Amino acid sequence: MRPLTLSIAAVERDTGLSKDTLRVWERRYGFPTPERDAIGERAYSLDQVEKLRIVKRLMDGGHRPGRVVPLPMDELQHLGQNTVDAPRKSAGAAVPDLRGLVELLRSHDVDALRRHLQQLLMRLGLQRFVCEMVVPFNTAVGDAWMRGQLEIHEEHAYTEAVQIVLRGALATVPAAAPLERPRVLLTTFPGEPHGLGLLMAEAMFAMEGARCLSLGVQTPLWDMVLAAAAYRSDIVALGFTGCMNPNHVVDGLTELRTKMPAEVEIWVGGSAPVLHRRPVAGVVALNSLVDIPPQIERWRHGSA
Amino acid sequence: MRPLTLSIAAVERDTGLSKDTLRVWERRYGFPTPERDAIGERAYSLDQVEKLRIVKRLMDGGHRPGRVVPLPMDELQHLGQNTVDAPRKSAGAAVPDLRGLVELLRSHDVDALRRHLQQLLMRLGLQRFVCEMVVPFNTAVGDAWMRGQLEIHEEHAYTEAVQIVLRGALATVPAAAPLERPRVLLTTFPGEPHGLGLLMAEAMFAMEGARCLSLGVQTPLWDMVLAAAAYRSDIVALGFTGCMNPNHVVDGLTELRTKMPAEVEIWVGGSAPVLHRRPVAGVVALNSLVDIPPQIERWRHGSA
DNA sequence: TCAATGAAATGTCCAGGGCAAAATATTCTG
DNA sequence: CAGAATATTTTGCCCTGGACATTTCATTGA
Repeated sequence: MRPLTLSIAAVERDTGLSKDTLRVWERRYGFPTPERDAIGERAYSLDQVEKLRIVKRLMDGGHRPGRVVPLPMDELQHLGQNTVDAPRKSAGAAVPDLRGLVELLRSHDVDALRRHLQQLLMRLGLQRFVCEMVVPFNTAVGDAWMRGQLEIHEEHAYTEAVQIVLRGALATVPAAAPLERPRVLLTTFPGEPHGLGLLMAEAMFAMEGARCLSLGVQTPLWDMVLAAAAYRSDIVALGFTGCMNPNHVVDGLTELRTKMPAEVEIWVGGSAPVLHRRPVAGVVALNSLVDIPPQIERWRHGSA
Repeated sequence: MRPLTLSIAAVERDTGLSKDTLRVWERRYGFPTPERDAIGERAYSLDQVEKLRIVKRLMDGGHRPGRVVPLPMDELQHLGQNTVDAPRKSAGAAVPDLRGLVELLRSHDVDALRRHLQQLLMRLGLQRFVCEMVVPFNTAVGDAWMRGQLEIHEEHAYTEAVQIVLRGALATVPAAAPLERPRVLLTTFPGEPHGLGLLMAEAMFAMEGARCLSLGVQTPLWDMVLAAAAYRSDIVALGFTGCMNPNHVVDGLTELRTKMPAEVEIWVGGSAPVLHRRPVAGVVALNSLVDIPPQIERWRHGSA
């Protein structure tokens, strides 16, 4: 019925760890330890793939493989909680009901989920909804998945619901006047498939009166340059999650900075730790979405 | 400034051809012919990457590498036109203004593009808009890109605009009653990142009164089974573009069919040629989106 | 004409060595 | 003892070249 093992290619797909990395981990750390199938090829057990996925997610959060790969599952799940420390509640910030959300997801009632999000949106307004609800929700859902409390499909359903609510909200924000500034181009690097953060950023930008143009995810570098010229963008805003190779991020940003005209600012944000560990000259790294309004303010001041 | 070459990893990312494939093509076909950088690693020129991208797109359309890799660029661009033959105009079908669309994209006027799509949607209704406009538009945009008439970022802007219009339309379709049947689960295989086709299918389903739940793209097989059970789905609808490895498609579908309860139908569609070349037992392959309404009809008949 | 058999085409896997860059540990200097 | 400079380890990726399963094409035979 359910196949007991996965091929190395399937594991690469499902975990984001390259075949080379999988083979070299096996050699160096003694994990994973795939069986071999009839023709001598690696066959990974579902358990090990599960652990690999968790390890990958921890690495995306900044852990190093040598430290986490040898650990047993329960310790890994423990690590996940420590990494994302509880959000320091700033005064006046709404307190998201994280446990309730996870429960809602587990009940598989998509309509209720969407209604709930919609309600929060209306109560808080778009910007606070994004910063005070969606952001902690995202990490809570990721954590719950890591602890085995949520299935992947429940995470997908969550992402889809948030996306629908955000897109609906964005559609109602009156379009900025054609000549409104700054003009912001939003996208991600090739290899970065997560578009939700982009949508959240777009919401923040749009509410500040910036004129947004999203290219969706995975735009080749050179096309960003062409697009910035074509749309006369003032700012190129890029989103990064941990799933991209840190070296590629830094190299790509450095390269993009040299290609892009100097008067176009490059803003980056997202959960990739490398953005703040190794800042790139001429690239503005935002710590969180709440930095967007003041940065817009700064831009408008500077370019006035 | 603009780097003259790309590493093999970058080429893999940008073309979708695996490192193994790139190396073996070099050995067997004498193309590509990357230079070597200071430390002896392959360094691909932008021209060759461009050709590789076109070759990949032709292969996605059913061509074989041995036949197309040795061809010069202009012949490849010629091939692209022949592949997608002019849509046979069925009686009463609206005639899409393909050339006008491409012009609109080249003008970089996103607002006009969106207005234009919105107008077509209103004139034709959602289903005809999807089948008679979006489908030919998609191929026209792909072809124009292959002929060098459109940049990638223009293609992205097009995709984003269509997505916004479709999502907006879907938001206005009254949700089917909770107990309405069939209940349809929409998603794609891991490795298939294109979600536009899914959205188009969702539009068709929703207009037939089916109850849709989209999980977005890239759901692991086993999670599809879990999700189908959790949401009590009657049909799992999957979208495939040519960018997936045909073997993985067939293997995955076979496996999914064995895992999924027999009473859940699996419907597949999309531009991947393999879907019709090697049909999988117990999987319904739709030739196009217009097949959805009659298939729904059939399902309702059969389950009544 | 159609089916069966042989040959070519094609993508992926494997092993294991090697290297550069990042991260970490250690030593040195003021 | 702080901080800078240097060594060491860690880590991911690339390379070569061989092998093989599977699909697709071509040829032969009924």
